[in-house]
Amino acid sequence: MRRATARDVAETAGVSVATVSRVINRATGVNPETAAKVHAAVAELGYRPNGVGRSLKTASSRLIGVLIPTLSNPVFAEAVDGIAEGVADGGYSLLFSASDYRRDAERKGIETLLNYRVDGLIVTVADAADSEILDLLDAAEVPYVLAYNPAGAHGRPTVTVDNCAAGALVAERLIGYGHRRLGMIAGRLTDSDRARARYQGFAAAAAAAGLPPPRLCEVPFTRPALEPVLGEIFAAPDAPSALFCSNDMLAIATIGVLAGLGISVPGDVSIVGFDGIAIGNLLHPSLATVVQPSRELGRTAARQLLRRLAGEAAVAPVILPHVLRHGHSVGPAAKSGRTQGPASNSTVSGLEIRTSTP
Amino acid sequence: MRRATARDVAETAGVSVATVSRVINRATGVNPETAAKVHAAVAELGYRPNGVGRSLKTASSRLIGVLIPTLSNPVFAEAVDGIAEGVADGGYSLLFSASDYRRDAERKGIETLLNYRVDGLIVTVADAADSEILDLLDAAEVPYVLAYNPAGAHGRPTVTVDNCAAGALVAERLIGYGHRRLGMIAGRLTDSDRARARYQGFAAAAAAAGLPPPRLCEVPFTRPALEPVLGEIFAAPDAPSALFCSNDMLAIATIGVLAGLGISVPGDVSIVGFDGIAIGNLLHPSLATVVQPSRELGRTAARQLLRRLAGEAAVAPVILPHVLRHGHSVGPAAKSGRTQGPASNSTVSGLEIRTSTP
DNA sequence: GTTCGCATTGTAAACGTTTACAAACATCCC
DNA sequence: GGGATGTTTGTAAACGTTTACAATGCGAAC
Repeated sequence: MRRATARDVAETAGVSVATVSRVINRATGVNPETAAKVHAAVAELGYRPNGVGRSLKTASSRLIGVLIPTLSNPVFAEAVDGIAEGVADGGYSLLFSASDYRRDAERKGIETLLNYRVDGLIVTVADAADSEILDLLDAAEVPYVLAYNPAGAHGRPTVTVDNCAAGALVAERLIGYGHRRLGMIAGRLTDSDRARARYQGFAAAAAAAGLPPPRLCEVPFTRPALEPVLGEIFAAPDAPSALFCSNDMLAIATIGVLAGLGISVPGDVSIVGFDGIAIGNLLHPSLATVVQPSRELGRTAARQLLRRLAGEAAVAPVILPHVLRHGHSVGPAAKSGRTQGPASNSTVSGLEIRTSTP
Repeated sequence: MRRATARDVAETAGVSVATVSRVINRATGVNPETAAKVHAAVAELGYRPNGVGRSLKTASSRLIGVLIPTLSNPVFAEAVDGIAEGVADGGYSLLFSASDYRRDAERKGIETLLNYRVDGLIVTVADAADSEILDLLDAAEVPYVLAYNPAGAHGRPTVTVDNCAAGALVAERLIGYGHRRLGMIAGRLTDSDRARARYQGFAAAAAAAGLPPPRLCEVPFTRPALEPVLGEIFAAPDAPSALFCSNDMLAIATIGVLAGLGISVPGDVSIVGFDGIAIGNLLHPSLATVVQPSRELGRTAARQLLRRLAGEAAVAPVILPHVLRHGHSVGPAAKSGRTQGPASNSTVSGLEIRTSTP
């Protein structure tokens, strides 16, 4: 059964398609009786305006494109939920694409979204400071708002937290607990400007306290093989007594692997995560972490984009507040070093350990 | 700067729009030299075919609509990730909508998706056996595949697990551990046919073992106030020694609230969840749960829908295997009852406790 | 030289809307 | 009555594609 069109409605109601359109959109300037006839025809035929035709004519799809790394990390899932909530208020819908942290998929996703002529975009890219797709968007003059990515030198519109300050806050807190050997486990810094900023702040605060640059260990975002990495780290005699993980998923996985290695948290090593995903404080030990308001962040990004679409000029970057949530994964540094494991110095192949800020 | 159209490309390349279209779509039947000229023009102008125009003409949007309750529950977030993966293979994109478990929002979401003329839908509804929107979809003959919802009497196309069998499995396992006072905490059964099926299986297995129907306690899906509910349940002398929670989020929250009430898991009460969200076995105690393969479920739903769109007649429902994952939230029933709390019989207002299957 | 077939290209009509413009008509004021 | 004004409606042209059909040109077969 073919779908009814405005033309069908017009014939049924005995009016022209123009009148139908007027009734559907804003009932102003049309005789109430005529409107009633049209409404009756609409109901009779089960007419549903074709958004594609409308989009073509109005040159506005009322679609917002969303590109994020993955929904498997609750921090993004919640943000998208927030975005969906935010754009719905403006009558927009969400066209969704996931990049899985891969730049080629980012590119492909954006192209697809642009093909659909989205009115605007909310994206989290690997690195806003070096992103071919953002340049593409700037060139094409497609309105967008970043989520989570720092604004960078371009001052791009974004909604995020102060990752650098948050990283520093973590270091200070750990140092306050007496820790002096700090380390960080992060997704590849080239794949995440957030992780980079967090490490920067973390390292800066360490330096300010007269500590050496924290050891940095990068792992892939997807399926990081933490066991060899952590095994290597904690085989050394000067293993860190506190580990900052660049996100909560990584922190939770780290705690799990450490347990398997017989290393206790926070007895042997303290762990701090980042994101504040809901599940974190249901864990045992509860996860100390920097909480960023993900749902709110998504909602705000949506709101900013809608303002932009409503005609406001370039919208300014927004920095939302973060808070350091206490959790039992952090404890005071042990007086002496950890009970010694085998002091192996062999490098585990495939992992990358750096000791300076990149 | 106005976006280039096929017409612009045609003029630049010195050909007709028809030729441009032919080159863009399938380069067959067009002179290689002409094609080269067109490609050059495309590159020069940064041409990007307008999907809206294409959709209008071809009467196919290459869009799949997705409607799920919320992305805040990882079980759905992962499924959507799987769906995105699955539809991408067929060159489709995802139009997303969340219902927040509300029927009015379900309805509104579907209408929006239909307005965009999605080619097909993947949806999780509150209750497939009584869903006005599914009737709507059937009437409109829009291809869809359910996710998580049981096929029901209509034999609707779906991808799910055998919730009833899984519920029974949970009961049998708990009974095997010596538990004889069983209870279930669930989202409102009218809002979730899955929860209903799980309870049915659970109750049936209990009956088969000669036990009374497990006490059922329904709570809202969003922000369930578990504290008064659990307080009430465990104030009674015959409080259950094992609790089956209709999903993992609820189970995790329950464990948290119980800890606050001074009730130990699994010492005083065993807990089993449902879904098998990744975080579950990182908890302490690790969560015993029925694992359903969410990502795979999403991927399969996508595949089924694509087959349907590719012309296959009605696709059959798919039942994926579930597995009962062991976890430390389950232990043997204590020999005697739990150390007695104050035996209050007062009903906490606003909560609903039933003792029979609805 | 015709005729035929084939490869390549162009012409033009859709697809379902919105909207500028015009038309028709009633109302009002002089 | 005659214009001016206002309200309501219709006509038709877009929007950017795809595609049926026609047209063109060319080499081969007769």
